Amino acid sequence: MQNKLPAVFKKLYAAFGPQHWWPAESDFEVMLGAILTQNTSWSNVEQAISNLKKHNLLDPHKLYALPQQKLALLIRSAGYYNLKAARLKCFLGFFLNDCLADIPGMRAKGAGVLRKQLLAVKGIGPETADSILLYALKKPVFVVDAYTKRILGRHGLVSPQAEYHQVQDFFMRHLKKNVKLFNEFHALLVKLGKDYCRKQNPKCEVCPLWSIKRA
DNA sequence: GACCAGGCACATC
DNA sequence: GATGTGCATGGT
Repeated sequence: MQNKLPAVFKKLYAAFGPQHWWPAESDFEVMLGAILTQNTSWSNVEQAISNLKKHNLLDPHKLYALPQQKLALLIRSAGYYNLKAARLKCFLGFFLNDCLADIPGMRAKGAGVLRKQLLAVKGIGPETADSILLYALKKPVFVVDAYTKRILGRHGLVSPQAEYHQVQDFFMRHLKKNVKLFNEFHALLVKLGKDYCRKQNPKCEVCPLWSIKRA
């Protein structure tokens, strides 16, 4: 199949402009947000993060020292709060003990090695790992989420049943490996998904990609 | 009140 | 390997 991805990116960027992702004040905050946003709308995550900030707890050592039940209540607004408190604790253990909270040091490792290590942390799956790799550690890894799959499936670019790594491969094969491009492209896909490609009630007839589907 | 959101782990077949 | 289920709040 002909490579339509550059045209897709162009249309999305023309329609929506830069998305300024990931919305966070630090790379550590990106990592927390990546876990908190699992199957959850970002507005709920924002409340949880601002709650942590309000209590001056946006710090790996302080969070790791905090009893899990207290952490759970602080991130309540993000949903699945007991589960996510446990997942954050697992990640913090990895971040502090295995990585020594050294983000430049993590960045010096290869993306493949890091991805494997992240996936070994309980509660971190492919999307969360890749979000951390791309948005916090600036590695050229494409993030695939529910919107990305749905949009590409509906537009016939991948099979609707395609698995995570197949969709990811599709992007990585057809695009230059570029952090800025991967960052903006994924953010634009989420923007498109929110505005035009909801599960039910999609607005296909006014979707900026409609002409590409028909082409 | 129903539906959905920037997933993941685990059980069962 | 595929499919189903629990986890939970807040916005529309």
